[in-house]
Amino acid sequence: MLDAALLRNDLDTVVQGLAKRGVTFDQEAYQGLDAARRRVIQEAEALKAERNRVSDEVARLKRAKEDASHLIAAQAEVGRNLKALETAEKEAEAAFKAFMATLPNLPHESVPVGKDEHANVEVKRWGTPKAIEKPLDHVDLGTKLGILDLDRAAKLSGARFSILKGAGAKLERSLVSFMADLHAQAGWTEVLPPYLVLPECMYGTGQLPKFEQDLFKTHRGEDPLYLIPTAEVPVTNMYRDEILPAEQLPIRHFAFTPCFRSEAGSYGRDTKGIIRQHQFHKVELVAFATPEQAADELENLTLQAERILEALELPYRRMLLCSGDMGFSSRKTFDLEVWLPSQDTYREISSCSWFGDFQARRANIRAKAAGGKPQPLHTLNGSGLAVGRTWVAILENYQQPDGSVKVPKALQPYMGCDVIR
RNA sequence: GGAGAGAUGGCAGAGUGGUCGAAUGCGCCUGACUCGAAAUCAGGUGUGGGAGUGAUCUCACCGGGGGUUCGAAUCCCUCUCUCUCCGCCA
Repeated sequence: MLDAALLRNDLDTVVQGLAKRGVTFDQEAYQGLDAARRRVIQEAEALKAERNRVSDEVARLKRAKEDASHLIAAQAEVGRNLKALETAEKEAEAAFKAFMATLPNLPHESVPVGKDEHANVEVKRWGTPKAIEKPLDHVDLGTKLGILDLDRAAKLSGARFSILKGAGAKLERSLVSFMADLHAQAGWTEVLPPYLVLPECMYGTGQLPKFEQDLFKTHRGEDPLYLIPTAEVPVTNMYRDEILPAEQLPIRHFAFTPCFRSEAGSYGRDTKGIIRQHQFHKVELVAFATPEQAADELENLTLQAERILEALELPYRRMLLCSGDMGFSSRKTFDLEVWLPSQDTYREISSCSWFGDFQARRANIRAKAAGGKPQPLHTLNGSGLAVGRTWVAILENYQQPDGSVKVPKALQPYMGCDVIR
């Protein structure tokens, strides 16, 4: 949620910021909703003030044992009027809020302006892809090794699910443990949250109301419950409706969770293999910072994700996303892309974002310095890393001519072997 | 699944229809005392919205929603959550 005060005081900044995303701001609709809202609030308040005055007068008279029946009779009418006004007030507030909730975050000034991923900027490249002759992709490698079974997975759950077996299953678990250990050693605090959350949580981080079609939805009794698309949702919402002492910031959490995505609208993309699944594992980094700390914290968080790739000796590059390619809630995003020999290109394996106070405003997460006023804090998060895609990257980058796969040194203690064959 | 008890400010905890945004204690801030500190004393100390250049005025908030009433923290309905006991269960 954008700051309502910013819209009121500096609408140009908002209009220009949204334009960078290719979003046209409907000024007429905004001004109409805002004016209607304020008008009805003032009307209702004036009437309530009047009612309160008369009620106080009734109380005074009754205490003095005097007759107040004429006031009481006159007030009955006011009560009826007020009921209608309060309904109008709620509707006006809801309409205004609904409008605000559809506006994406404004890009940070350092974000390049562009329409789509072609305008993203490479800011860093690490490692050199090994020369592999006629590289196999992870599906061929995994299937031949007997550690990946997509056909039977389809039998269980349809497309975009997978079964890992033997060393494949162990590789997934090893990666999770390895990543978690590395983050814990760096001082991040592990969290193991629920995988089903209330709609409020999805609203807080920005998935709702706009992106319901991307979510898996279930229910408990009559009440809706959503499967998390990322640990960002439960971990960020841990502090919803709270005021944290500013001295505690930055707060750094990481969480290993499954992620569930309907992938609506991506039917043609990445249909082969396990790059794009309805269910996958992710170790997620989530940080809460003061506005002053936030820019450095984005760098810190991104570096933490990069450490995993470097420890696994996987070549990657860091991309600064342009305004048109960023997620709805993001103010600035770095994507980490890992080298995939079979595709002869880099593919996204992590996305590290700084949300400014956009999520904190929606989720009502604030920080208060001693003697200061509560202010929305800044939230950040990033994958550290997407486990399934790391699994893919290891198979493809560490493949050997005989179809076996070497185990990265850092992972050998977890795997208990140095090669998968 | 059954029975019962609860939810009040940063915390603890009063308040069962009007002078209650809410006693009291703790915590925190300011001042006095002191060379300084502790102790003591005095004062202050919630959040959000609306109007106004401003001092300020005003509205809402006692778990959520609805109702009764001139007036609700207080009465009624409903939901959620927490705790205790019984049953079931990974």
